[in-house]
Parts: sequence; structure tokens; C-alpha cells
Amino acid sequence: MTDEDDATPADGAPADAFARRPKRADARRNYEKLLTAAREAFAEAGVSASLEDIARRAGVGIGTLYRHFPTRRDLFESVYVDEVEVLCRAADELAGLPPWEALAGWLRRFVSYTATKRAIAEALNYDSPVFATGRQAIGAAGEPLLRRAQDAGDARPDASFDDVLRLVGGVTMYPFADPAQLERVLTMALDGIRIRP
Amino acid sequence: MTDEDDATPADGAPADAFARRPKRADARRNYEKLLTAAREAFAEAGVSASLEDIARRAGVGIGTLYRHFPTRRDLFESVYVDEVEVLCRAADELAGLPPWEALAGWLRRFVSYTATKRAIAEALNYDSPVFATGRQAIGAAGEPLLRRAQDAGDARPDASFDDVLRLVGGVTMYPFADPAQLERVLTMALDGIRIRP
DNA sequence: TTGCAAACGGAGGCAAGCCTCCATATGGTG
DNA sequence: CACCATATGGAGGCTTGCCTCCGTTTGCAA
Repeated sequence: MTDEDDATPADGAPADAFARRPKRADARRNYEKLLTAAREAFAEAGVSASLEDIARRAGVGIGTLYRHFPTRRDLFESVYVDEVEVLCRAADELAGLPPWEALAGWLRRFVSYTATKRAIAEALNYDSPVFATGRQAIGAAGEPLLRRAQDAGDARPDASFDDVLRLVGGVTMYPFADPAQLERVLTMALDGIRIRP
Repeated sequence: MTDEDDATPADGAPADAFARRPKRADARRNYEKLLTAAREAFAEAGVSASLEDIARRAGVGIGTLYRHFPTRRDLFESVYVDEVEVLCRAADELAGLPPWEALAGWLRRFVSYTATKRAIAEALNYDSPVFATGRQAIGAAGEPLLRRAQDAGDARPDASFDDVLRLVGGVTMYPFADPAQLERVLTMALDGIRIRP
């Protein structure tokens, strides 16, 4: 999930979206610019953001975009994979906290860290090996946090990990003008998951 | 909100989306067919559903669609207004129940009744006199339920009506394959709003 | 420096949707 | 029943986005 050349190094052609950065310096640069631009565009306009617009944002030609990401799906998946990695790393970092704090902290990342939240949330429903892998990775990272909180009696035992993600993820589906409101709503969502003595 | 000829019967041209059904029998029929088709299409594909597709579903020509709804927004607003009316009526029906049951019941309608929920949710952020009016109507219907539950000590006092709608509305943003899961998630959301002794 | 594989950019063909326009059809009233 | 205001449907022009193709540019290894 974190290193570069895992998965199937078999066939020469780029097949899956995981890893596989291009080699030449300019190509690599453009690749990153495109990824960043796409992240922004997806965050603003959802999965249906225009590819031409993304190329424009990145300051590269449309042809370059297609060289790196042959289909819209490839692009989306690459952004998605990036986000998933961030999320997984966050879980590790929070592992030292007490059960509830760790879970709550991670869920906060889940909503606030990723600029692609809407896209990620939508992806949660898609069929695709990449999304399956991503979901699995998210589960591997976050589910232990939930389980721990449940074992500690902090989180309701009848909630599945997927339930929790849907509840918390739903909150961010539409943009909040006021960050304080996001905070209030998020608190309510977390309270719905929590058990108080 | 419920009768036909309120608002401004002034100018002859159709201005706002409230009420104002066409007169001739066939026109009226097509109007309803379009509204129904649009409701479905919006529910399935979101606000970006294709107008041509909606006309096709309704079994009318694209020209007819445009006669009734000059812009995509007109169509969307009409569907929206219809949904709002349903929601307002529901609030009246539930008024007899105890505070918390009334609120919870209404919020359940809010998520499950409207086929347009996703579109409505997106619309919740748009600027437009119609949406403003709609939000106001929803507020007029639902806010008393929240206030009552808060006064009774059943709902947390620091939650605004808008907070509550966002939390509950978010839940339905993506389709649930399993109705039992929707129920679980909804329960968590409601628990986040509720105060337990 | 030079050569060339790798990368670039964008013109242009194609598809899908939007919306206008108008020749044709029809409900309902006198 | 006849008339006409009202309504209908869809062809076609326009815009926008998708993607391919290819002539030009550029990083970098020798």
C-alpha cells in the first residue's frame, strides 16, 4: 500500500492504478500536477468533473492527461488510491490514543482530510478491483479502531464498520459554508456511534 | 401550500414554480407524466439526469417537456416543490404523537419518502427563491417538532434544525442495498440527536 | 554534443445533451 | 360540428466534453 513496486510487476503495460509513477522528470512532474488538479476538481465537481478542465488546471495539454490516464476511471482511481493511503497512514498514527479518541480522530480525518471526500464516498459503492482493494485497505486500517472502541464499551456493539462510515461520510456529502456547523453535525454523528455511561 | 391558486395570480405568464398546473386535459396529463418521470430520473441519476431521457420516460416529445418546463431548473423546482408539500403534510399528521416520536417519525419520512432525496439534498445549498421558500416551508413544518422534542428534554438543545437535516439527510446520500442497514444507520443518526436519561 | 525514446500539446472527429422552431394534431366551447 | 387557441413531437443547430492522432519538443545517456 505504501511502497512502489508491489502488486503484479508481470505484464509490461500499466494495468492497475496502484503505484507506477512515470520515469522521466517532466513526466513525473506532470503526473503529479494532474493528480493534484484532479483531486481539486473531483472535490469541487464530483466524479463528473471535466477532463479538459482538469488538464487546464494542471497546465498541461489534454493529450498529456490521456497519456498518463487513458480513461477517466484511471484518473479517478489514482486519486482515490492516493487518498486511501493517506487514510491508512492516519490510522497508524492514531493507534496510540485511547480507544474512543482514536476512532473519533480517524473518523474526523475521514471527513475532513480528504479533499476528495465526495468522490471517495461515491466510490464506496462502485464495483471495481481497485475500489474493492481500497475498501479493504480502509477496513484494515479503520475497523480495528472501531472494534477496540466497541470492546472498551465506548462504541455501540451493533454498528458495523460500514454503517459507521456511511453515517459519518454522509455528513460531508454537501459542502458546509460554516465550519462550526460541520463540527456540530459531526459531533452528533459521533454521539450516535458512541455509548455514554 | 396545498391549494392551487395562491401566490400571485397577477401576471399571465408563468413565473414561479409553485402550483400553476396547465389547463387543457392532455396538457395536464403530460405535465403529471413529466413530473413523475423527472422524479424517478432525478432519484436515479441525480440532478444531472438528461432531459431527453426524462421526456422519453414520460412518453412525450422533448418539445413538450420544454413547453411545460422552459429550463432544467423549472423542472427540478417543480419536483422539489411537490416533495416539499408531501413533507409538510407529514408533519401535520404526526403532530399528535409524543415529542420524540413525532420528530423521529418525521425525520424518517424525510429520508425515506422522497424519491428525490439526493436531488433535494443537493438543492439544499442552492440559492433560489423557490428553494428559499421550500426550505422555509420545511422549516415551518419540521422545526416545531424539533423544538418540542428539545423542550421535552428528548433532543439535544444545541442542535439547529439545519444541523439535524444535514445529519439525517446525509445518511441517504448513497443508496443502500440492504434496508436493514439503512435502519441501523438511521437509528445511529437519531441517537446522535437524542438525549437519553 | 548529439541522437532518440519518451513525452508533450492541441486540432479535430465524434457523441450526447441542450434548446428552438414550426408544421401538425386536438380538446373543448359556442 | 366547426373553429381555433392550446398543445404536441421531433428535426436540426449549437455547445460541450470525450478521446485519437500525429507533428513537435525535450530529457538524458552515451
